[in-house]
Amino acid sequence: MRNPTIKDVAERCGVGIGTVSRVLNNSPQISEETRAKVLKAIEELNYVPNVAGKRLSQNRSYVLAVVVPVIAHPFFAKLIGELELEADKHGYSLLVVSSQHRIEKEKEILQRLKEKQADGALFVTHYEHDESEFKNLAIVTIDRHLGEGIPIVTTDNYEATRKGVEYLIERGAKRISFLGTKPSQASEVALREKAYRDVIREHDMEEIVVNREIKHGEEGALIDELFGTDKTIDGIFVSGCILANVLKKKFEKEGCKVPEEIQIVSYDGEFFRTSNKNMTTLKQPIKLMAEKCVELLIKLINKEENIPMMNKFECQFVIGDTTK
Amino acid sequence: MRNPTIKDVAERCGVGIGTVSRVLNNSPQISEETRAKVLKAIEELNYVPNVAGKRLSQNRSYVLAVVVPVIAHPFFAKLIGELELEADKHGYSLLVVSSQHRIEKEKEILQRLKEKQADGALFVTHYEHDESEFKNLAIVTIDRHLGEGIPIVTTDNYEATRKGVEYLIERGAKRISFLGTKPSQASEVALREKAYRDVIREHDMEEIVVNREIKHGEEGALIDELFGTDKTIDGIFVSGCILANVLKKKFEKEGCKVPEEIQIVSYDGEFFRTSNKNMTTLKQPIKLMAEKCVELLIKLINKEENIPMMNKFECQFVIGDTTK
DNA sequence: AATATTTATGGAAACGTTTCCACAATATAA
DNA sequence: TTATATTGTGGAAACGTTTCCATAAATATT
Repeated sequence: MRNPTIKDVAERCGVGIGTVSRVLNNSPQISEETRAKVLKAIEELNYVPNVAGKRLSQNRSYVLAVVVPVIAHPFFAKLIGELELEADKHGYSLLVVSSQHRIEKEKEILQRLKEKQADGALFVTHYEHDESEFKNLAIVTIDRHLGEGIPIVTTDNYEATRKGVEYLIERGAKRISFLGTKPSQASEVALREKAYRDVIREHDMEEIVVNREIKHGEEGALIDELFGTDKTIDGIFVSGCILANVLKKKFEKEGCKVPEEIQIVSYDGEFFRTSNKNMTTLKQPIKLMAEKCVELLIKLINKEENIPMMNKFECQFVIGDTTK
Repeated sequence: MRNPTIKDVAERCGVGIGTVSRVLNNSPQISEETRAKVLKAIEELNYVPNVAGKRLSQNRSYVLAVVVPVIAHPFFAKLIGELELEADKHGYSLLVVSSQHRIEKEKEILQRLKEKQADGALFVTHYEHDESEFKNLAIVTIDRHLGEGIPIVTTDNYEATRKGVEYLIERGAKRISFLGTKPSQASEVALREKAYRDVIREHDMEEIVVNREIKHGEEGALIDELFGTDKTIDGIFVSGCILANVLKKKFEKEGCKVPEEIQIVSYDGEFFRTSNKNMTTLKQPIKLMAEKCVELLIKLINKEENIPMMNKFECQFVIGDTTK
């Protein structure tokens, strides 16, 4: 049995379909009398508007998409959670897509945008895309420069890292290394290594950097590489939460004393804090960032003017138990 | 400038719109010659089909929804990740919604289903709903009986818990308690307490149960309650990953020796395993469960017959470092 | 050669909205 | 009283697909 449509409602209460539509959309120019009549018919028929029709006629889906490499990851899961709340506040639903670190899947997602499956998308990506692929699409990114006219939401990577490395020095670390998974040149995250190098140089210390692209799950190899090089490190700045935790686990297992023998400061290290030791960390304000992403996307969708292209948030420096 | 439509493509290569549609949908009864001609025009015009039209005419959205209490939670995030992969395999997108433990939001989501925003939904809910609310909707649940005709995907809660408690006994625990956050009566999770009680009774031991409904974040209070009661407990069966980790953290902080003084077995305790001590755990096969959920949803959407209502998966018993 | 079947195609109708234009009824101004 | 706004309403057209029916052309069957 067919679901009732706007036409059924109109017939039922003897008004035109335009009138029903206006009632549904809270148009002001409707007499109270008519409104009541229409609402009654809607109630009686158990009418529910069908979004497919709405979307077609308005050329809007009221859906935002978010594209992340993987979903089951503490940072991304938190981000998705905040995005959903914020999107919902603005009347949008959230479509979640994982690229699985595969560029073809990222391209597929662009296709979906063109098909109008979503009105806009937050792209958290690592790959190079041709700028023309994004033409006329409402896209926002996190940490990455994707192209002209694509706003970026990020943190004060340079300043925050400086703060972290300086803190290690302040707490007495003498040989401090940088541990990361190399981001693309277009990523704001690349500033972390630069900040580290700058601080170390300013203090005439030795730069010890292990910053290499790896696959998910290969973090251990990176850490081995670091300690293969040098056994006398007494401070580590870690760039990224997964890496931070693999590192921490390794230390706990091998009995290396943190913070007595090695101190650690990490970007994004606030996750897994249900463990016994909290990481000293530069915490990204994920909620604020998510709010900004949604705000920017909606502005782009509405073709507003003067949308800010660089949206930088300050990290919170949280002192935990991995520094003296 | 308007996006090209199927009509533009048709005109461009001098065929009918039906023909273009058939090419797009890989209909077999199209001559190679025509197909080539149409594909060429699609290419030249940079034509991308618009899903809104498709959805309207087919009355299908090719979207599945998943409703969880919160997104940033290890179990749910993992579940969402697996669902997305599986949905994608079948040509569906995944809409993610969080109910925030609020029943009104769950109702809103039912509304969205009726609006055809999604073709079906996986409901991971705690609330009682009137069975009629689900009428004619393609809905699947995890762990919960929601009503007649709504398939449930779950694990062998009873058998798995028995195994866990029996293992504690086998490893020498004498005073074993059950710690959980009380599920609704309609939840399969309720069988865990039953299994615990059965095993304890069979061994003529004392039943020590703290199983109470709490808000997210109040896990500590529950644990205090347990130890307020009794200081001589030497084994705990924990039902749920968040609880397991709060407990573990507490023990680590307070210097209580695990497993020497207290042994722990947990349902869902495999998360946060990047910490130094792995939990002895009954691990739910989330990937298999997600696959089954998608399979069931698609069957429901296609109105297949003989859809299995109870879909029970076996947990994997993983021995970690929290038992002797 | 006549007829029946198969294959390929065109295009109208349908899907359920919104929106625009037209118009009637009423209120306001002259 | 007449002219002019204002308000509320009806309904056609448009949005971009799919699908069904009709039909033409090609092929097979008698």
